[in-house]
Amino acid sequence: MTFQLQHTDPNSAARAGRIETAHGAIETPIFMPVGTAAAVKAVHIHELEREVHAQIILGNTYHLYLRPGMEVMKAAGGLHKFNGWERPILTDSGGYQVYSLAAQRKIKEEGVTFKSHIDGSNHVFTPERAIDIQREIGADIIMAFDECTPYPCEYAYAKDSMGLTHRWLKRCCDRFDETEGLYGYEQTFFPIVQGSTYPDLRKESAEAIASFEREGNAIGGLSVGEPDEDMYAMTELVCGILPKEKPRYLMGVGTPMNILECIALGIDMFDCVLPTRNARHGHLYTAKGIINIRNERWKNDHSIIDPESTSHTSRVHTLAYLRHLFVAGEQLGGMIASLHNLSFYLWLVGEARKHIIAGDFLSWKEGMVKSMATRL
RNA sequence: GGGGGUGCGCCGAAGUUGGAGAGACGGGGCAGACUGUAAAUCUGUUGUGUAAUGCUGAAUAGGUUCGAGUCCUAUCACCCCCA
Repeated sequence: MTFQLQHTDPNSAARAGRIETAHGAIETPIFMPVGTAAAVKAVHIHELEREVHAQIILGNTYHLYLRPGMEVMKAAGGLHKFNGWERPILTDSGGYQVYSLAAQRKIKEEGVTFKSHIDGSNHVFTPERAIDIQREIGADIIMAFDECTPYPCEYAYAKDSMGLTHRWLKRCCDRFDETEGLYGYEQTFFPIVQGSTYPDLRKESAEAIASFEREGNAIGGLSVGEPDEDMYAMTELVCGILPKEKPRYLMGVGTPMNILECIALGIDMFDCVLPTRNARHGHLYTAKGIINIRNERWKNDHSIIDPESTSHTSRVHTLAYLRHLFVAGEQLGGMIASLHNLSFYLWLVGEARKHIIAGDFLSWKEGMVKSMATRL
């Protein structure tokens, strides 16, 4: 993997760059649709390519390991072959499930024992195992196995957890460096900064992560319920420490507003379930504001969903039709809305990139943030 | 034409052997939440008025009773059986 820093914004920490992977290029800043279980929910890969213009998508180690399992994954020849997505893929390590499935797991120094949410069986995830599984999945970018801490988080716990994540990181790196990809192409590995909302811990963690000198770096443990100001403060602090010449990935963020603010702080890569999950729940993001398509006010609004959308679907169908699909419980509603939201997210980061290159990013961002936050 | 049954909330439905219903539960409606996805899920609300106690309400009209959605009479509507 290579990263080329192409432009830096003179008025903020925003940058435009280009990542090259074995499965093609990614222009940053970028948003990566989440495809946890080998599918971006309700969106076909043809639509991801042709309408959303996604450049890279995610998969999830924990979920793919449990189902379909690595036997199937290896027999398929890796995730790219399995789901048909030929562009770059990034996998989360299962570190987020340490947080989201906290009720079903036990953490020890060696690793985490998960009680499967599918059948209750026990599975031990060590840092080494998380790397092995991601080798088997064949993701272009694989993530360190970490503990994503909750919010709020006691200082003592956050400090201990950060220490554990750092020790696990060493083990991840060692395993990664002593193994190779199974399918004949190069994979790369990103470590993850933790430290909850404590500046001193974030500083310590960012310095520790930077010292591993991997090809890119990630920030985890944010967007777990903390106020936006805390998220921004931690992101700014960490971006000031992580090397400029390597991509920075802010995990799990966020709303369109969060993304623009964090681009301004120096983040290059984002992923989040909001555009797809909220789409299935009738929540649409547009440049003019937020639409809850189930609301009665759209019942007889026969205007186009979003005439400016890069998605053909959003330029063809009307708000009244989309509302009808949701009210009627038709699955097509969630599909159209998912396509719309992802198209908007990719359009948004694409515009951000253009404005960074043009030199007017900050003023453009201010207008967009205000406009997008409006409830229509 | 004769006999029997049913009738309250937007809909379906529970329950009250005459003793305080704004009334379980389900659906529908309306609204909210969701941030490295156990989520096409979850939550709230759904007669009316208020700061609050309230007010109105069990097909319609009467009656019996201290007290009726519950008993009686008539009317209306719907369902079933017989002719």
